[in-house]
Amino acid sequence: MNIFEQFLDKIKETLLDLSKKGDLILPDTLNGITAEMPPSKFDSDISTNVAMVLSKINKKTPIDLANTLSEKIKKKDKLIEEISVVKPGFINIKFKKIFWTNFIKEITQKSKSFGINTKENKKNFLIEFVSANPTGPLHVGHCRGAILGDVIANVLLFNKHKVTKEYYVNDYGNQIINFTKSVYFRIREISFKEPFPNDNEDLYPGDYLIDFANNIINYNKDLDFKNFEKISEKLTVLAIEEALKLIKKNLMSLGINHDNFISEKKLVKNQEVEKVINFLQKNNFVYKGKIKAPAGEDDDNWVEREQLLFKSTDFGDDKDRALQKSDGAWTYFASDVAYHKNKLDRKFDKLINILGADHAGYIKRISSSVEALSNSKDKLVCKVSQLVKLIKDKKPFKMSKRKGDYITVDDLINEVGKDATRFIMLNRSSDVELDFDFDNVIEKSKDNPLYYVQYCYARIASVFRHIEKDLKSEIKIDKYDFEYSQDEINILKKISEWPKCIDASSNKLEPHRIPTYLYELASLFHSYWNLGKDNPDKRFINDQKKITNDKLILLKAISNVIKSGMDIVGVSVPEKM
RNA sequence: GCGCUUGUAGCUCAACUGGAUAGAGCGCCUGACUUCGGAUCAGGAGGUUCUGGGUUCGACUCCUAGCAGGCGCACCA
Repeated sequence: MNIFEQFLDKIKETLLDLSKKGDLILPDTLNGITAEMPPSKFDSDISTNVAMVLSKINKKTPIDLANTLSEKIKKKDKLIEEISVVKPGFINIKFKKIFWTNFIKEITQKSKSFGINTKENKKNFLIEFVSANPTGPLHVGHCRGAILGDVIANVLLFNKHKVTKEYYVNDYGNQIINFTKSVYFRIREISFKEPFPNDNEDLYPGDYLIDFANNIINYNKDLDFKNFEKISEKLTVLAIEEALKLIKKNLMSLGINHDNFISEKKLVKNQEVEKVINFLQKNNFVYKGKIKAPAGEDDDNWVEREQLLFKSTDFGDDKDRALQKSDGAWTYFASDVAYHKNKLDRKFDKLINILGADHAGYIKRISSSVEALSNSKDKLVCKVSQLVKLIKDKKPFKMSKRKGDYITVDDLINEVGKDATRFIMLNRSSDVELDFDFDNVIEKSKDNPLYYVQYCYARIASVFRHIEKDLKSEIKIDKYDFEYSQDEINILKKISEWPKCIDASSNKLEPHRIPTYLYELASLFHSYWNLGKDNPDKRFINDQKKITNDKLILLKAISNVIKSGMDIVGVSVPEKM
């Protein structure tokens, strides 16, 4: 039930009628024509720009055209109370009050599907997100992308698309070797009292490795930890298992669960890298060559070497990219290409990658490879989540992995909680750096938009408690024989924008619109609530502890939207706070 | 040096794929609790949307040239 879409369809019908009669010239596409909510200062409900879009081709001024069109539009729709033309050529429509009564009837009868776009074709998405290296716990830096990915998945699912959530496990390469060594030294530290080599820059110093080591020792009594060479392979597996266990625990505490974990090592073992490179070679996207040092960089340390390269420059990248290291091992990029081939083979309509800002430079090359493999430019969408600037004691807090001086997801959940973390991290567009003020978020105050929205729901729940009704169950009303006041219509107008919010969040992969929307809706509700202070007629419950149907159903509609929005964001809506 | 990205009120940010007189919160000023929950509300002050050009009926949004911040720039994933 998208009233803007419905209205737009009616307008387009009118336009087609007129053009058939020869009274109007239409361009090839009607895409530029929109129906929107007019700014609040206008006393009208819906507005369209048709006249301005069509004025030129019809050689009329927008105002003139708007005047003739508005007459035709009004004739077609009995629910229009008033139609007006406003400079520079907008047509503004005000509906009769009965329109809004019909509207709320419709959305409460189909409350489960309200907001869903029923017109578009449903797709099958694969979304890859987090994919942090399996070498330690998740920290704040991973958090934003994790939540972004999860909520994008939720929005798409809400909109009835198919979604597979995937985590790519980078369990291959040098860092895994170093990681395994680090665990090994911790084991020696525990079992043989040998000090951990703190001066070795390649090793991972974090304390959590002690836990890993202890677990591995306890569960593998049969292993001989004296000789690294002998057990290194087994130890690698065990160490990665430990890390993944921890990561999954962190994700769970954020309310995130992936459908698949795909192992890089397995892809390499199954020769998928060779296969994809053969494929690229056949199609002339691979050659042996040298990469030049970037301009402006010190090329003193630059060693030119001949390597297997992927021609990403064919697709607009600034240099070709190495597939093979000098020791013959595949680069990270090579196995990632194989991974993306693997994704493509699974026949998704669309691939989404969520990346951190520090990996943004990587997008060009991976999208180049997907283009080469699929012959399609828009198969893959990469979404970057910008940095989170932590602020503690009013000062920026710098994390340092080496010093072990960083905030983990565990810290965050313990201090801030899942709900606030999710809501705040999502509240801003992912393109913008986010200030995460620790002290502010912890404080349960009005500064925190999460509580503002939750409070709205709790207030409605409180009304339902007073009248001894269950907020969660459906409400049946026999007769919709009432009309809403302007205050109430304003809320209904906001509710009518919910499908638009879902559409935009889902199409543009910008879920931050949802918290913003929920805040606005909550704000209208709180205003409405406070009207009851001065005017007892505006209270929901009268002296006899009764509520009228119009108010009952309005509260239900508001709470429904708040609830589905908060479900998508992945935070709770308590009935008492 | 190159690429990506951001620049909107004192601060943190919105602005519905180009719409109308650019909106919120915080902070500042003034007010509202014998009351369905004050974690709330009403009102006030606060703007050359970084700058210069361009596209058009119309630009915070698109193009272009700059300026400023962030991120990245070979066998580390």
